[in-house]
Amino acid sequence: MDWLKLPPLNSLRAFSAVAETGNYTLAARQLSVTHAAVSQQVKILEAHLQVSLVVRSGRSIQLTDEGASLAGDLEIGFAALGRGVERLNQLQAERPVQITMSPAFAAEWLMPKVKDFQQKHPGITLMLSPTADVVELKQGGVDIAVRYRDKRRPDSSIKPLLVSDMIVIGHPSLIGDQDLSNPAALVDLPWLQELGTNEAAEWLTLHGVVPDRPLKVHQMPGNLIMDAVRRGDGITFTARAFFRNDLKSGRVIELFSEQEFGLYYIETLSGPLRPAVRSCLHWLYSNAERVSI
Amino acid sequence: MDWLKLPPLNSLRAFSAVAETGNYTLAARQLSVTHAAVSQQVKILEAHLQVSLVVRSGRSIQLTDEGASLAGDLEIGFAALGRGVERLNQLQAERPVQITMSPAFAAEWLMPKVKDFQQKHPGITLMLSPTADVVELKQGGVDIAVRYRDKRRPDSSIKPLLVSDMIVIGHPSLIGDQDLSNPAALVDLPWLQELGTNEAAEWLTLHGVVPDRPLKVHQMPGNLIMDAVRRGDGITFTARAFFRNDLKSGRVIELFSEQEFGLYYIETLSGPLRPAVRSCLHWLYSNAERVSI
DNA sequence: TCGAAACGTTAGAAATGCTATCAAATGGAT
DNA sequence: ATCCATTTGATAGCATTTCTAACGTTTCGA
Repeated sequence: MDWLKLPPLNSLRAFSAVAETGNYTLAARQLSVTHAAVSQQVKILEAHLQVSLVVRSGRSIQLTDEGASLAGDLEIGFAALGRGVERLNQLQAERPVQITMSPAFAAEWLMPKVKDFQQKHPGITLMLSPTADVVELKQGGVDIAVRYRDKRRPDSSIKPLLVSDMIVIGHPSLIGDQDLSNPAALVDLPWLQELGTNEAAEWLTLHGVVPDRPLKVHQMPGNLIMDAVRRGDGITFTARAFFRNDLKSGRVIELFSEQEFGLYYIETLSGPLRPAVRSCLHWLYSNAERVSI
Repeated sequence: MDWLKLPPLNSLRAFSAVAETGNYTLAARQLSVTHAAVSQQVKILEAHLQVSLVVRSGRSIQLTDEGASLAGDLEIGFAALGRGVERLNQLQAERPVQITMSPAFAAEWLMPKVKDFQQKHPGITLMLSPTADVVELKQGGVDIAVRYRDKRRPDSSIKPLLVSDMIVIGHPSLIGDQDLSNPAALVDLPWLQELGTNEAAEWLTLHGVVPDRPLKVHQMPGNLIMDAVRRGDGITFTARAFFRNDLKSGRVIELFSEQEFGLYYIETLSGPLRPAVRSCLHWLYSNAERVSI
């Protein structure tokens, strides 16, 4: 277009700084370089334009007419560039912090705490996306992911957010007075599990049970499972941390438990994080806990 | 100031070109680089801003909202920069071609020819500065200098503009029927010479004459000497080329001559010259000549 | 006459940018 | 369906640009 033959942009910026400060040394400081660098850039610009832009006058400098003319437009131009970038930073700062996690974790652990966060950080809005899918972190997308892994895949480099016993629980009415001392006995109870997962079969396998008849498994969205369990629709495998109150009040009964088997931890993009995201992380870790027995 | 933390300018330009063309390949062509270069610059910008600006959609691309927002300001900004540079180029193109030379050369050789130049290049205005001083060429100042040197300091690398016999001339009335076959006889005639020069003494020295009495020398501005000689106010040392017509008509008389002793040549700044200056140089050399006997 | 404060200049090192090349994805065309 | 052309993505190594450090020069005031 018309700016095909623009001089080197850095030389324009250097000259613009010189024009603004009227002083190579200050301009250099503003650009975080040495005065020599500025001097060279201005020379490069003058060579390109075939025009003197700056003349020494004693111990200081002075712009030529041409220099002053150019400086005016440069100031406008760079201001526009800065405005554009600034606007983006603004949008960036105001964008909600997006967190992905499992529905159970969201409903039972995070949601109850969110109010506290919002009191402490009224300027930051959180956006939770509870889903069983593993949502990839993305620049401009999800900022924080709460992941689950169990004891069988240890990773000492992980900083835990929530370590919890994992338990199988059910409503008292569903259990009655059956003898459930043996894992195999759970084969006949109705399991509730997240759509697309296979927790029931995995738990049984983990305990050496090979079902000889089909399991009674009800798949449902994660957000419904917790309430369904409380209503007595079935049993499920979950973290003790999510049912502390229900267990204490006897609303649900613990059938089996694996000590500190589950680990929820945080993943973020590598690289610098937005301030809002850092605040959120800090708050999350300050709520870290270990729930056992 | 506020643009202390502007991202790398080249990456901004690259992205701006991408936004404008909607196409890496075209943007690359516009910037005279490869598509890979553009791709890298856009990545650098995205990394700096921590924002996705461009998303691939099949075989083409699409700006994100943030990208579109930024692109708007960038277009404004770069347009302003371009405007500033363009204005300078404009001034540059319209600035007169400045030529410095001796008053004699100006009055007797160049001025009579200037009309021809202006007919051939109506868009270019010439500014002659006839002076005996050696004016330094300067960026944004004098574009062309016509210099004089004589046979005693040859330089084969010089492209001659005017080679001329150098002669001593005077008005017939001043000479009368004196015997002037000997250079020493000129000691008693009144010399006219440019302010600040010493042509009379130099000429006499060149011919082995050591004056035993003070010379009668009238210093005056160069532009007046020619006419003074024609009026018979004195003799002077000059180029035959400047007095061809006067000699032919007998209005002045040639007293002594050095064959092809004087050389007028052109100096310009090194480096690329403005188109107007190039035109002028071309025209000057097309008028080059050799004046002898 | 001295020293401080500017800018100027330069070589060489550091950073950045670019190209060449290959790969992958897409959407027509045969 | 397969091929081909088009476009973007990735990367190693080279080329260019930019910067710094060090020293020089000019000016000005004490």
